Amino acid sequence: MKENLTNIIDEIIKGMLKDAGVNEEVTFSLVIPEKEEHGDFACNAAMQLVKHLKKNPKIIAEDIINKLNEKLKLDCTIAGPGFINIKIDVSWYAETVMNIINNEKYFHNNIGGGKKAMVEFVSANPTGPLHIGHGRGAAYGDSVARLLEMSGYDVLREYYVNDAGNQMNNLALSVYARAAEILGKGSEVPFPEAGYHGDYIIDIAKELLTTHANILEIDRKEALEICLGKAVQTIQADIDNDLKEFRVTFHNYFSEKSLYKNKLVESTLKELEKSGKVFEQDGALWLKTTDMGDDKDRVLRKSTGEYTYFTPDIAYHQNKYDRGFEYLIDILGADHHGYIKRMQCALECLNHKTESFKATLIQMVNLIQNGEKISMSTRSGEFIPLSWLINEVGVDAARFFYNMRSHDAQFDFDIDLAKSKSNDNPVYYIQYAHARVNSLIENANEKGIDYKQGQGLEKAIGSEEIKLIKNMVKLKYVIELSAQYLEPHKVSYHLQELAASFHSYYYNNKILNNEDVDTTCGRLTICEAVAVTIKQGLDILGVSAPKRM
RNA sequence: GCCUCUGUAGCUCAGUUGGAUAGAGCGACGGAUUCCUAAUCCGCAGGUCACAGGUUCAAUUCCUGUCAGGGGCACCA
Repeated sequence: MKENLTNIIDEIIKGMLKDAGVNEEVTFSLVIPEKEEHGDFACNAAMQLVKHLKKNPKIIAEDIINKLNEKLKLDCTIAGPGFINIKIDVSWYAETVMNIINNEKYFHNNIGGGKKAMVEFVSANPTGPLHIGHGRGAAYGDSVARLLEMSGYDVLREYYVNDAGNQMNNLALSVYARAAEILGKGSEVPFPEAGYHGDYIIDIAKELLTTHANILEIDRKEALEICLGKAVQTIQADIDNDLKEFRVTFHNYFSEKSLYKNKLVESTLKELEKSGKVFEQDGALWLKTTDMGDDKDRVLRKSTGEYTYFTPDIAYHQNKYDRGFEYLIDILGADHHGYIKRMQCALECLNHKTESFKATLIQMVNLIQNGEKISMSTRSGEFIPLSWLINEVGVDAARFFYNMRSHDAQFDFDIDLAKSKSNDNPVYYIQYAHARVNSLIENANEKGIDYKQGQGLEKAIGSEEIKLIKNMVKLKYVIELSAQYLEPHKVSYHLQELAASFHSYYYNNKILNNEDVDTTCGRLTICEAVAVTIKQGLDILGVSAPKRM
């Protein structure tokens, strides 16, 4: 319906511009207004035309309405500075309700047009368990992927495993040193300065000693290799476990090592050189990113001959393009801030369109308990693990809370609120609305009401029902916007609104009524549509929709 | 110093990417349960949209500057 109207108005406008001899594109919006008295749809086209037609917007609006009425019988009024408010017939609402229930893809859209998109997220180094910062990235990334899937993108979720480089040496050394400590020879093997201090390293060392008690006696290089293997295997398994519990899945894990194995770093470097932006200075190899707006040039290969982390990362992104992806999304921690610009520069050098690469920064998470911040720091080993949070508040609350706020704002996660099983907690508020519908239907059966879906629907639709249905329809557009701007928190906000209007409707209207089966069926059908809508929305957020609470 | 995010009700935050009288939750205050789940609902109070300019039919939204807070800055990853 909205698409239909948009197209028709678009044609009318084009005609008007043509008549006036103006050769320009004019965009306008057609929205479902917040306020009931503003009609079912509102259009700002008249105001957009003011500049080009040089007429009073109200006169233009009248003109548009006349032309609109030639094609469709609609109830249009002019309001405010020149808005056109349009009222729709009840039958459209009835159709919509049935559509929501029966058409699984009602809330889908096709802004992706089948494009191959990759969402790369979490990508935590296998040097320690996931912490609450990763949790936010995981919840966000997973929901973004789901949004894109609903929006006609062909989505692949990928986890980039940094299993090469210096941090791996540190990890191996950390385990080695802890093993030595356990064996009482800690003084012979000092703990590395940049080592990992968390207790999990000690656990890994203990576990290692059960199979390799002689670790200190074998060749050091070989021993470190064993330590590393054990550590990565254990930690990655832990990470996978946490993610699984958090309902986050990946299609692919991409190993940094494989880049070297397949000589992708070298070949990418060669490609980069073709751009003419690569130069040598002080024995190191640089990329002239300042030519493209970066504030300093970046090193590709250190004077020691080693690559910086930057170069394999470029190769990795090149590889994404090579695999046929047309839309790359990186979800990164806020500390990667400087990284985005230089990656954009590098990809520009490789002749990729800037709009094909989007990097989103996830801002920090503070945990609040008893009104106070719990601090976290990876370096000191005092981070708060994601698994702890999940245990504490549950997956539903954790995932919902993470996506309750915009990703680019720092977020205070109130543990007490997330845990509370009360009306303060927005997760339960929404889930409760879903459960209520289910109990209504069960009660109808018990009361012996012969519920036929769709029966009496038009009869049941009054102004309160219309408000509810509008809120359902709106989710479709919220999803489209959320996908476009990668902002799943819009969905969580809208679900709260929808739940609120349902609770209010429920309280103010007796839905089950043996005396009037028609209206009862109609209302139940609408309620069912509400449940479907809420479930679709919760799915995006990775939150369950219980039938009973 | 440079980059970046943020500044909206007492608190935590939305605000459909420039639209109509700026919204919600919590908190405060006052109400609703012989009736489908009170994990609910209804009412009321609460605002210089940090500040100053600019762009235009229209600015909380875009631009410039100022102030305040968070995060970042490497031949680290």
